[in-house]
Amino acid sequence: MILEDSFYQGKDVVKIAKQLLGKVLVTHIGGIYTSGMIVETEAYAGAADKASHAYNNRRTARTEVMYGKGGTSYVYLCYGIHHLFNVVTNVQDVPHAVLVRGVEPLEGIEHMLARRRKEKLDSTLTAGPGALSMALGIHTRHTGVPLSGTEIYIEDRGIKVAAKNIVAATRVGVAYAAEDAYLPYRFYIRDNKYVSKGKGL
DNA sequence: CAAACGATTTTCT
DNA sequence: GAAAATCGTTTGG
Repeated sequence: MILEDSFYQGKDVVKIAKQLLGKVLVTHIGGIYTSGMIVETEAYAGAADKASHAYNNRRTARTEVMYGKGGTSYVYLCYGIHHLFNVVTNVQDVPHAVLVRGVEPLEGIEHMLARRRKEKLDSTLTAGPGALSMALGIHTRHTGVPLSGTEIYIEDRGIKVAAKNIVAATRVGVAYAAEDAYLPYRFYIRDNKYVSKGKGL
């Protein structure tokens, strides 16, 4: 089943980040259907989190979408090259989000290979936030689209991830966030090949 | 209006 | 292991 708004609008972004592991991210963009199981996420806790773009309730045109209700997408261009896909959570005016850092390819693998200009399936196809966005066809133009719509959505296919196989770690690439860089806000499925190689602290 | 800077990935040494 | 690639957003003059 497709996750409904109520799933995203829970108050605890860290819990939602954990619950997204094992769910299936589906895109239907440009007439091409691709999907992958989420294996790695990071929580960004809005106003209280120095690593978040919305730290201290900073509002800019770019971050405005995070202040909307949970269940929409926030796609951010990083380093001028990489499109990073986030899920907006919580209710209106609370700018929480979950970054999807890794998925395991399920359907449309040939299309993902074409988008990534690769010949063979390997763990680099969708491991890492920039890589999976390119593979799934996610672009900054998709920022603000509802996850209950037709272009991008997340399904629960009944995949269960045992608590002992969920690893908590520090987030990647957020050293600038000072003490908040040490928060255990990164979650991934133990021993999965499609978890990014990025290092925490 | 100009300048600096990334929630990264790839490539070259 | 180190460095480049590359551009929208944000900040400062």
